Amino acid sequence: MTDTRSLILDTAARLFAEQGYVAISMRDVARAAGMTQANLYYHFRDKDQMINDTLAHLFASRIASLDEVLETHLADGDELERFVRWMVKLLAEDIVFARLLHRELLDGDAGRLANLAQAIFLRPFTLFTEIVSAQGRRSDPRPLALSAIALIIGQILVLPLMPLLAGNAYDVNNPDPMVTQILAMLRPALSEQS
Amino acid sequence: MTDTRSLILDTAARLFAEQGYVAISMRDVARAAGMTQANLYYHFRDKDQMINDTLAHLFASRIASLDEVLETHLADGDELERFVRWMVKLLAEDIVFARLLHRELLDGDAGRLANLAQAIFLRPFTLFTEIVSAQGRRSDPRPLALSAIALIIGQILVLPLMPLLAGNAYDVNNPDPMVTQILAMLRPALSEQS
DNA sequence: ATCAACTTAACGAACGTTCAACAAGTAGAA
DNA sequence: TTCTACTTGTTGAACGTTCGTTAAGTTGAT
Repeated sequence: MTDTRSLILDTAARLFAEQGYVAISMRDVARAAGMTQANLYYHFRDKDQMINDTLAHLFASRIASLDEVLETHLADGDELERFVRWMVKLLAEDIVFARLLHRELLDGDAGRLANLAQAIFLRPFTLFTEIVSAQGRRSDPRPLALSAIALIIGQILVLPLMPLLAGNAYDVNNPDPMVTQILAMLRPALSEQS
Repeated sequence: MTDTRSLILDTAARLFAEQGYVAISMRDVARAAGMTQANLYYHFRDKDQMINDTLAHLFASRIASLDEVLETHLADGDELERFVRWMVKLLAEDIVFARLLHRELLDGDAGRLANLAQAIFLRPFTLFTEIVSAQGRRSDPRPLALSAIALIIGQILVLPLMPLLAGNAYDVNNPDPMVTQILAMLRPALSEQS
């Protein structure tokens, strides 16, 4: 059954996100998925293959939600806000996705990083450069686009520090304050002419 | 010798930064430090203790450089630029520090995160809130301070994506363009009244 | 002769991986 | 329709290796 394969991939994604690829053994994945470790080798050549397939599976499913954003791309009002809200929600609500993304940024080899850039970041990056250019900025929009992505990813990464530093944390279930804060930084930078 | 202890800690920091705590065995550390794995247990109770001591050792030495920045705190010109440049240089030039910092943000338990916040982030965070407040802003400076830290950390984290997306990468040995880019985002946000 | 620093050698547990076996289904020939 | 051959998905048991850790012994300086 292709059912079993998906079950394994979802289980592995959850465990890998929590503890990392090295800390999670094939036995861990098998136990959490309710089967024997030997069966994993029926569905995947080895652990590396399983990791790669897990990432491909997860990233493909998550990036699909960007299509909905892109469909209404030129339609109504504030593209910037819609884009930021989509990306913040994606990262804040889907902790498995966010953590595996960070793990890849930290430990992915050149090939996996290239996949990541192409599968996940290329379209948001392009979208943002278009938004920036549409504001009438003359200079290269790409550093600003990367900064925007960096700001959003950074916000998610330092999230556990918030209650320790600022006293109050953002509510994961309500991304609005974080979106507002990020927009408050992006908008002035956008309208600056250089 | 206390020499050996430092050698172990520096070696462990390098290896842990590259591959992570789980992927690096006591044998790996011992071999790289030129001794037997058993000798590690003369200097550290177990692997967990060695990890904790490694982090404490590294973070203590790195945060010390902030003192130099703080000494000239109120002296001359642009505090914001000096602070950003210090933090970017710290993260961009010291890849071991930067990577272990990210690993802790990703995998550190509550206790280690509390240590991290206190040892590394509290003073830069406080410093930045003071800088923000000195600009005459009325609103809570803490979200902006956290965003600034998030922006800098995020920039470092997405650095390997730059050649894949923007075509050109920042030069690690010359942090000026990144500092300029970050300041270009921070300054307008700073002068905004909310 | 003592003690701090280090090595040699081993322990049991956990690791990734393999392989023969097996249950359940499917298809074709009788 | 029943027997046979074959495929698919899964298990139980084991393999060799590496893991963290420890006990006992060695070395060299004081």
